[in-house]
Order: sequence, then structure tokens, then C-alpha cells
Amino acid sequence: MDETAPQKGTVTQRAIERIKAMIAEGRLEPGQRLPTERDLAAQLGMSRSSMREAIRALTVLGVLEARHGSGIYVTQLEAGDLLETFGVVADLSRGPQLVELLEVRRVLESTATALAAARITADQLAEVEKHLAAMNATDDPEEILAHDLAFHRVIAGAAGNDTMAAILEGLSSRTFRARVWRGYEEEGAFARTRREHAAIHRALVARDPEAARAAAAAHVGEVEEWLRAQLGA
Amino acid sequence: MDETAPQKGTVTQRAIERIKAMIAEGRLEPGQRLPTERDLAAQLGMSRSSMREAIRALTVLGVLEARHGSGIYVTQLEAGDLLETFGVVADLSRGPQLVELLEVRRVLESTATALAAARITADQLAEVEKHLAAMNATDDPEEILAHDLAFHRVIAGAAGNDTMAAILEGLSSRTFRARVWRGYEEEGAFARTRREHAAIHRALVARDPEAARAAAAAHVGEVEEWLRAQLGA
DNA sequence: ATCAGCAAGGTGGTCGGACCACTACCACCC
DNA sequence: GGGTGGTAGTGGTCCGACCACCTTGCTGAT
Repeated sequence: MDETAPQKGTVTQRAIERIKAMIAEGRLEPGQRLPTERDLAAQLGMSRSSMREAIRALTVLGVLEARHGSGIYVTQLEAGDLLETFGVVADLSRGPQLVELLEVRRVLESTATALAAARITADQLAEVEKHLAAMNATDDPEEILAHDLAFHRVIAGAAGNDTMAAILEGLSSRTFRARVWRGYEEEGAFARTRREHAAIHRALVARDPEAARAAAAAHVGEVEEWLRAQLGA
Repeated sequence: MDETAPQKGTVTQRAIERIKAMIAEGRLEPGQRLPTERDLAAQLGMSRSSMREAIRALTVLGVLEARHGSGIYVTQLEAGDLLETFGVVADLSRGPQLVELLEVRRVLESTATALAAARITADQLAEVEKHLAAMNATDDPEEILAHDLAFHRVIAGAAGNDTMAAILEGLSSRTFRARVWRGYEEEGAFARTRREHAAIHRALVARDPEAARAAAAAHVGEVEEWLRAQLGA
């Protein structure tokens, strides 16, 4: 049955690898229900405690989903499921690493915006305009931030690459933006932000990918430069 | 002390959030040692089992590091630590999602290669050439793949953005490349790959960022197109 | 005084069992 | 037929014990 236990690493770590392998090999399909914790532990010859730690780890990674009273299921393994952990990176990064993260976001956001200029539908464009208008209609920083996030989220969604959208979502997580925003607003940056968003919107309406790419890159680049200056000071 | 337990979500989930918050707020510095599992569990008013699941989850995320017999420590929270989980995404993605992942890689890899063209040092360039030569000197697919990975790794490192390099590392994880490689080689793609790598190298030597960007984008784009065709067939 | 070697305490790792909270399902009653 | 209750089964939590490993500091010979 089992060939001379490999004995490498902790028992829990082995269980994580085993389950991951089962999914990678297709023995577990997305959405499928796993055996119970007790059965799984017995199958792999370990205690339920260790198996639970493995399951918890894979749950946090977005690979598994535990439903109390029902069972354990494989997620759909879509971009949103697996890349949710990306937000943790943004939340815990500091100093120079934030600039690097912002640089990655600039590259991806500009590409996504360019793609969106070519592919965005009328409905999506209307939604973009809704958030743009809402953003200009209020002075509440909290609300502005929310519509700012939604503005970019709709655009990223219109680009047609869910994986890229999911990464950008993580790179723009609430705490990340809030941290940078705190000081950014105190420099009359709101007016500039509104101008930049308007420029992005114009490029989308004109269906001009290159203009959209430039506008998005400049938009993120502004924040990037500001943050870089902050760190140097 | 504790203000009317929030009682939202599972106990373990709460513990994960609490520890993450401690780090985000700076109460736990990178490299610092945490209290023992037993103490932590007592402090947060939960069992050791639940606390262990929380710690295991954060360990898998690359936030904490447990050293048997010594204690639990916060990692350096560098790009490499936190983005290791990115490899899981690549390993478990399939079908259309692989194409999306490759599209993200094309965007980042071309940018990184362009940056490298401007910033690469003589030593790094020599290392690039070493892997290029080694790649051309053998016909063993396994060895070619290894040098291929190293080739791009050195370039990504020379770009000066560790975060971007770490993401690209995950996007090029062993199993991911191996899976795509399997069928890719059977079409005389090796010769083409060598030509493309040579083109990237020439652009680096010429310190021509735009040429480097184009060469890298074309290189990844080739694989991307091939994979897209495979899925359609 | 120096240092190799050993011993004890502390730490994470594993195990087994017990009980709770919740869900799904089905037989039952109106 | 449609609620209604119960019941078995699931994940969630807790406890206590023991093991494997590291760290520390003492011991003792050199």
C-alpha cells in the first residue's frame, strides 16, 4: 500500500503536499468534496490534528474551502480564489518594498487599462462613468477611495484577464491604499487624481489603447513618485 | 483587558488576523521571536490547537517561520518570503488560466528585461552568457530547462525590483514550465527558443531597453500563442 | 583558564480522545 | 403535500500527554 514512508519534513507539510498533488494530478476536481478530516487522517496515517493544520493551511491559500457541518471542498481554483492571499503581501510590505509593489502595479494597471480601451463594453463604460461621477460629487475621503477602487476594478475587469484583475485587486487592497492615501491627500492631490481619472476615462471613450496606457501609467506613477520622495525625506 | 470578544468567524481565523495586525502595526518586527504557542494561546484566550492552526497558516503564507525546539519567528517579510505562495497558483492553474498567467508573465518579463538592459552589471551579464552558452551546449531537455530558468532569473534580478523578480520566479516554477515544455519541445521549438534567447542577450549587450522589451515579449508570446492554440485544438 | 561533553529545561511537533456547533437528510405528523 | 422534528454526520474547539529537537549552562578533564 504505502511504500516505506518518505519521512521528510513535518507530517503536516507532507499532508499539504499530498493534497496539492492530488489536485494537480486531477484526482480531485474543482468543487469536489473531500473525504472527512477523520478519513483523510486515517488514509495518510496521521492524527486528525495534523490533518486539520494541513487543511487549514490550504484553506488560507484559497485551495480548499471548509463548510462547517457539511464537509471540505476544493475551490473552483479560479484567479480570485488563489490570489486572495496576494493582499497579505501588500498589507505587510513597508518602505522600499511598497515602491516596488507600486511599480508592479503601474506595469499591470497600464496594460490592463490599454486592453480595456479596446475591449470595454457600453455597460462597463457606463459603470466606470458612474464611479467617476460619484468620486467627483463628494469630499469624503472614505467614499472617494471606495469609488476610486471600484473605478479601477471595473476597468481591470473589462481587460478580459481575470488573473491580472485578481492581482491588481490584491495590489489595491483596502489597507494598502488607505495607508498611502493618508498623507497623499494633504497635498491637494485630490484635484490631480480627478484630472488623471478623467484622462483615463477619455482614453477609454476614444478607444485609444496607447492613450489609456499612458494615462494609467502616469496615474500610478504619480503616487509612486510621491511615495519614493516620502521615503527619501 | 480584552473588550467583549468580537465573536466573528472561527477562533483560528481571529487569531490569524490578530497576529497579522500585530505585525502590520509594528508591534512585531521582522526577525523577532514570538511568545511560545502556549503563551500566545493563553493571551488570546484559546486552545493551543487553534493557535497552532493559525501559526501553521501564517507559516505557509511566508509570514512566520517555526524552528523546532527554538521558537516562532517573524520572517524578514521580503518579497521572496511572501511571494513564495505564488508558485502554488501556477501549479494549480489549468487551461485558459494558464494563458492568462502567461500573459501576466509576458508583461512583467518584458518590463524586467527592459529595465535590466539599462541596469545590468558586467558580472551579471557574464552570468547570463554562461547560462546561454550552457543552454546551447547540451540537448538534455532537463538541463536546458534549468539554464533557461536561470537565464531569466539573472535578468529579473538585474532589473532591480526584487518584488517583480519574486513574482516572475513563481510564474516560472518548475512544474509550471515542465508541463508546458513537455509538448512544446516536440515541434522544433528548441531552435527557436535559442534564437530568442540570443536576441534578448544582444539587446542586453547593446543596452537597448526597447529592443530588450520587444525580444522578451516575443519570447514569452511565442509560448503563449502555442499554448493558446493547444487549448483551441 | 579553556573547552569538549553532557544533562536539563524549554520549545515546537504529534497524537488521541472528548465535546460542541452546525448542516443535511429523512421519517413523521398535520 | 408540506412543514416539522429528530438524528446522524461533519467541521470547530478544547484538553492533556508525550515525543523530537534546540538551547543553555554546568561539569569535568585538560
